Amino acid sequence: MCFQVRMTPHETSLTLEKTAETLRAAGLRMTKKRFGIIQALLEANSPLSLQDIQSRAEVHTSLRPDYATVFRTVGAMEKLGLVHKVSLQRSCTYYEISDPRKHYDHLVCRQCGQVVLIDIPCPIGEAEKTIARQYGFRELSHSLEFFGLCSTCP
Amino acid sequence: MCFQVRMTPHETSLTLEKTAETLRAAGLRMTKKRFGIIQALLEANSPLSLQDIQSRAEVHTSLRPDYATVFRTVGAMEKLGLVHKVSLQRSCTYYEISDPRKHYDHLVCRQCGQVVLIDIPCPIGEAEKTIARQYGFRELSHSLEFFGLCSTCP
DNA sequence: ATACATGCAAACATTTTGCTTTGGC
DNA sequence: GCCAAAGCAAAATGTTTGCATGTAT
Repeated sequence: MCFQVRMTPHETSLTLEKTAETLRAAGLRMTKKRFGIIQALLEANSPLSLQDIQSRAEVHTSLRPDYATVFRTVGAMEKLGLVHKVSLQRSCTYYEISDPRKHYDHLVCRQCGQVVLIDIPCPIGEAEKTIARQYGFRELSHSLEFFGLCSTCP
Repeated sequence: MCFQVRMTPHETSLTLEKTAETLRAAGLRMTKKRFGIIQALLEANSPLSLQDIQSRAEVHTSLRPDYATVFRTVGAMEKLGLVHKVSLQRSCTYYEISDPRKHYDHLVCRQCGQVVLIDIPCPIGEAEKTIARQYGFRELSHSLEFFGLCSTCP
């Protein structure tokens, strides 16, 4: 059972066209099902489980993609760097569109599950470079989640 | 299949006694199996899966706790704040002892799986307070993982 | 002696795969 | 028409639970 994620606004600057273009460039075909999946991801305000994506894709295209289709499509998109996993420390994995111009740090309420995207100047950017140098790692990325209790929860 | 985690040194300052004390104070009984589980966690240099804990507990006590026992014991310890989950973005959950005096940020090689514990002054501490104020959240904690390619991987 | 802890095995949830059919190009 | 994508259903994996038995207190 996947926890239902509540949302907080966040505008999207990646377009359906651009994303589709990347997929095509990689030799993947654009289908109605994939359009729905991509739209679901583009319009999400917080990370989505595969089930979430499946339901929302249906809203967009009136076609419900099979769960395996969502799984494979999202997997392919992940390989292309178009989406990334987000760990909300729950029983299933969540995904989010990767817009290279943005940061994806989250603030999660331990009580109600609300997820807030913290799209502020990243406090990590500098540390990341230092760490890369210090430990000899390359191509660093990070995943940062804050957990706490939101103002409306006890 | 749980990915095998390689390790990097990290001294432990929590003791078996102290941990056992906390468990007893919570009304839990100290058994040989639990000693092994706690020792496995205390001596780990990086996050352990439940299977890892099971195997290492056996090394310590010559008694192999059942997987369900490890599951329940670690779960109980988590509720008491003695351990916490670590998301290495793999198929299973990893756990780590929670020493309140330490930070638990990790650096993970995407290629070989090596996990390095970055036990340096936390780059987040300040941001955490700001975020708490700004979003009205309380009791914040965070989980920070860096992913990259280590010096020995292509 | 009494509860709590354990082991065993089954139930569950989620992820992943194989294979046939459908549909984009 | 060809080959990738989708659907269906089964397998695989990891997590969680129920219950009878063992054991710390």
